[in-house]
Amino acid sequence: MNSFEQEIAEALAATGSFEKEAALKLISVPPDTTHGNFTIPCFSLAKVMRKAPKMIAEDLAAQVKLPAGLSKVEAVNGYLNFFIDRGFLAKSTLEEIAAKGLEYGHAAPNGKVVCIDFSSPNIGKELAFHHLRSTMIGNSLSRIYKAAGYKVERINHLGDWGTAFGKLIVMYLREKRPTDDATLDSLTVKELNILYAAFSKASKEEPGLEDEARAAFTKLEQGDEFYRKLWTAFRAATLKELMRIYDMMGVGFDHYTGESFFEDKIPAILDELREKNLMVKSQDLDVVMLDEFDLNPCLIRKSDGSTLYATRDLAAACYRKKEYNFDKCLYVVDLGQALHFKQVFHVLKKMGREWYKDMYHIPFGVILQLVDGKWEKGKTRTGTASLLRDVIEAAQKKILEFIDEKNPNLENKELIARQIGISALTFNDLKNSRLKDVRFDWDAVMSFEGDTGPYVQNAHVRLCSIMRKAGIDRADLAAAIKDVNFAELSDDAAYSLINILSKKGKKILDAVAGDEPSVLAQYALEIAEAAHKFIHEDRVLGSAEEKSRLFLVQATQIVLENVLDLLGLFPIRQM
RNA sequence: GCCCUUGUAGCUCAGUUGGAUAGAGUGUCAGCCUCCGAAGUUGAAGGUCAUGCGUUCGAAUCGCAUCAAGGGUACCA
Repeated sequence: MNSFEQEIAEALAATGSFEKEAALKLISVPPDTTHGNFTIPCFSLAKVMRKAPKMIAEDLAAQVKLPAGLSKVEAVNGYLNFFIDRGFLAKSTLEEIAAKGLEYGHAAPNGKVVCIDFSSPNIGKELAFHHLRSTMIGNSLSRIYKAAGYKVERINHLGDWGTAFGKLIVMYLREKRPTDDATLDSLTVKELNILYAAFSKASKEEPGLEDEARAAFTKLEQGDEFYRKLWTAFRAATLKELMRIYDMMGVGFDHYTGESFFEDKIPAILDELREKNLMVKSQDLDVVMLDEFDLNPCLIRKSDGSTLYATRDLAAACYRKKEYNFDKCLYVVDLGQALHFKQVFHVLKKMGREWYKDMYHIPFGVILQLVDGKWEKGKTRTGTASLLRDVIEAAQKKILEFIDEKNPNLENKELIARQIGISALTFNDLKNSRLKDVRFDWDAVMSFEGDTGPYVQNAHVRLCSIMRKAGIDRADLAAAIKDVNFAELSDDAAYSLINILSKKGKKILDAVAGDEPSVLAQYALEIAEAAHKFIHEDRVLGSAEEKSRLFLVQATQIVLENVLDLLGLFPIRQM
């Protein structure tokens, strides 16, 4: 892909009209392929060359010597359009896919490290549907960065420390729950969640309860043994359920270093802030002033001396830099916390950590749910948020009905139904720009036609089905290429599919550049649509072009499988 | 008040560094299974790109202003 642009630029430079670098900058991709594969708009050249753009394009078209692999150059309305030879594109693209397989379009290792902090749910609460966003965006980004050549450290910064535990402890003791080992061992998140909601309700009537919770957390932070024991039980109960769900979704982490992990690393941070005279008293708390950046002060310690979110994030950032020596550190956290991260990054700057500029908040919009006829943010606390496992179960059930109707003899249909369901939810989350709020419309999410996960999976399944009937496997790819006649893959349906496949590498880089999995989700849709069209229009099995077309089916399958994998979707083979 | 994000077809959204006739899906209407999976495919209809001004040969895209929605803004995370 890149080399085409290089060669066009060189050929243009050879006409003597302008420099290669300038030509390279002008090359762009036309909106549709009827205008070719590359184009040079000549309008900006008009002033320098003192000619009408139309004339410039026509003159260049006449002068330029067409590089190998290009079939045509033409001047249209001031645009100079280049067309790639279909057979050449088929050959170069498919040969590379045959050689690289699943890793076609991936970049070579670049020696860089990226830390990605994602999911990071709060302990003591059930995973709500909106936690899917950070989890799935982060999961996909970590796969995409790896494909782009990075070493990735996937970090789950569990919310396992803070006032929330004060609340749980207060409520647990207030309700006089048993605190023997056996009871604590068998605690479930469900119970904790109810406790949490009960606290919210009670604190509305008793304002003093919040203070009580804060005091309980302070006691926990100071090392009270009994409180520690309760905290450990709460944490273990939540983690058990979390792992079950991550496992089901195919999400993994390299580190579960939650907030509590940084507890003993905080004093050093406080000392440093004090030594550098950055920490001041304001309204009875310790803060770092950020006036010079037009930001509110960053709160470091509460009036009772206990720590805050920002304090622990500072310790975590310094720890990560020391431990992983990252080139980039990403925080996949919702948009509402933009100010918090800005503050933390600027405190690091004031501390003289030059790497503060490698820290990125990757924000995303919230999931809105219909509550009493209005779209609002679901809250675990008030019980308006749908629980992730409920949503997954509902999706699975609905898809199972679908399978029973269409393909009742499918083996493992419960598992496959769940995988399709999870993929549908994931895709719904990833297909749009991350900053957009997602309206969780049950009907839209549970419909499996059009721009959905199942649409993409269905394309993959159909490709696999043809391969199964032909008795071939993905592993035959490298050997099968020698039987391909590339000229047989130059009809519109085959060509446009190949053209899309050839863009995989660029799409991965685009997704990394914008930290945007939706780039690849949209790309998956493009592949699926072109694949559906190809097998609809070009009969594969039994045709005169069977070997060539079968190879394109295999190549498409392997590209699609990897794109699905990069998105964190299950590339299932039957449905 | 200040700050951040969003505004494109009835609905949900794409639209790359400014470039050719602003594209999909969904919904509505009309077609396509004796043929590799119809969870598919072909077509029709549907637009003041929130509004105004500006920059430019050229603006959905860049700048300024206004409007609307959502979020944040000192002891939650």
